[in-house]
Amino acid sequence: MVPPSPSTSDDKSPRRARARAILEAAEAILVEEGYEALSARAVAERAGVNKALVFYYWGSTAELFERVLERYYARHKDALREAFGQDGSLEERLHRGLDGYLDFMEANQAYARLVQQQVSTGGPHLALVQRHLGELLGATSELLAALTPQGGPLSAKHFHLSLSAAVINYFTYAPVLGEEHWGRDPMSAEALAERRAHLHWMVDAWLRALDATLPQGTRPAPTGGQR
Amino acid sequence: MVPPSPSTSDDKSPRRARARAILEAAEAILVEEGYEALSARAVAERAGVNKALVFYYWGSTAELFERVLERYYARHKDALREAFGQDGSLEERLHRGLDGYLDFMEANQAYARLVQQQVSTGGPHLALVQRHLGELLGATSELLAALTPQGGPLSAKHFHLSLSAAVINYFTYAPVLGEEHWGRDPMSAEALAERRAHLHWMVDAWLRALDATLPQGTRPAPTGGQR
DNA sequence: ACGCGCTTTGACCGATCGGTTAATACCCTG
DNA sequence: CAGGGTATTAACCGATCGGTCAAAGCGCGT
Repeated sequence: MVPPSPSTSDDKSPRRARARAILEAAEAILVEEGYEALSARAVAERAGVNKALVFYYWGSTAELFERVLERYYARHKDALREAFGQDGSLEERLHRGLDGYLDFMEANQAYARLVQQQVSTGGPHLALVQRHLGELLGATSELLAALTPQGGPLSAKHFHLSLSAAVINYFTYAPVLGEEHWGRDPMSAEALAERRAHLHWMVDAWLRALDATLPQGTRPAPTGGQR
Repeated sequence: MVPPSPSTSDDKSPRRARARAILEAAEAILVEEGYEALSARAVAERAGVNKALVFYYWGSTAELFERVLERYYARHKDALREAFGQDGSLEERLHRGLDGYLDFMEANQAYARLVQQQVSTGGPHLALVQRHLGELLGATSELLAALTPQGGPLSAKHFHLSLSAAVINYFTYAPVLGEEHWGRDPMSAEALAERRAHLHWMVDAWLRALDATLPQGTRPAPTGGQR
């Protein structure tokens, strides 16, 4: 027996190939059938491999799932970094960041479901999700610091939560509403473009309202409530 | 053996008492431990009752869950109806509706988790959730018809989705972020009040931006995109 | 006291789960 | 060819799940 060592990423090639095949099978199942369909047996069958190999290479199904989820988070952060990193005014970068976010979500529709599912079930992988959610919140809060007060109802974290909610929940709720309630297939290119326009409009509305609400150009730091 | 008939609500009292006790036990488990902890055995144990009685009175655990969920939906709709039904300008009623929504969510924090969990897992009760989500969407869309265009990115359904996302996801995501990432206990009275203020501010920002975007007082009906 | 119908019980079923293990196949090196 | 580490396999384990069932308890009218 050998130390499973699924973490080190540069092993001998045949070993890594098998391990990767199993990981890919797991991701495919998550994408197509969701979290509850992810069983060691299902993964093994999909990868064309004996069930025991799943444990041999990955130790447990939980580990396997977390690796898939971490790949998603890594890709997500890359996408945001790239979209945000361009030059331009903060407003422009904000809109570009939103576009990058949406591009990523459109391309990885399972991601929203998986995260939201862990969050809403208090699943066994909450700690991992919590860590990444915290990182994302911290990063955007830093970027918005120039626009919003540091505390109170107009602080960056509220906008982060509201915007990401409006993004994520489209991908989780709209498909459930479906064509009959939403009016058309929510995942069609036209519907996605319409949603994108809505979110950009919303961001603009926020920016304008922030300008109107906060007196001078830079942020004051009110702690008290609004309204 | 007798027809289980869990639906009829006015039976003999001893029978209903037992059935209710089981239902309450199920709800308690859902509130305290979540959906995956809802097993026939757990319910029976909690209700102090033989496991077979769960099936005798409710037919299946699925039925039991749906009854609990439907009670939540009924209460939710009552709360919204009452909050919206007051007189006043549409804007005032909108803010009151938001307050009613938030009051309800604060008082029933399990509700958001249960719904979101069904949505994000594609759970076995999606059909029920879909029906109620559709009803809620239809109702608010009707109310907003006077303020928003009938189609496109500023149509009522987009605002419904964005607002409910911003409300619901606070109750599902903020607790996961926790005190360490959110800055203080997100479910404390002060944090809840701050979130409430944020959402009211957001609605106001939307209303002002809608006024600025749409030329005359009443709605035009553009179909095309924005931005 | 009897019987009848509703209620309650514990034992049981088959399926599925994650995970283990001991035996075997494979392959490369000496 | 021999040996040793790696990879792979089938069989097995205990736990849990939803659900069923036949028997037993029980209350009540006759």
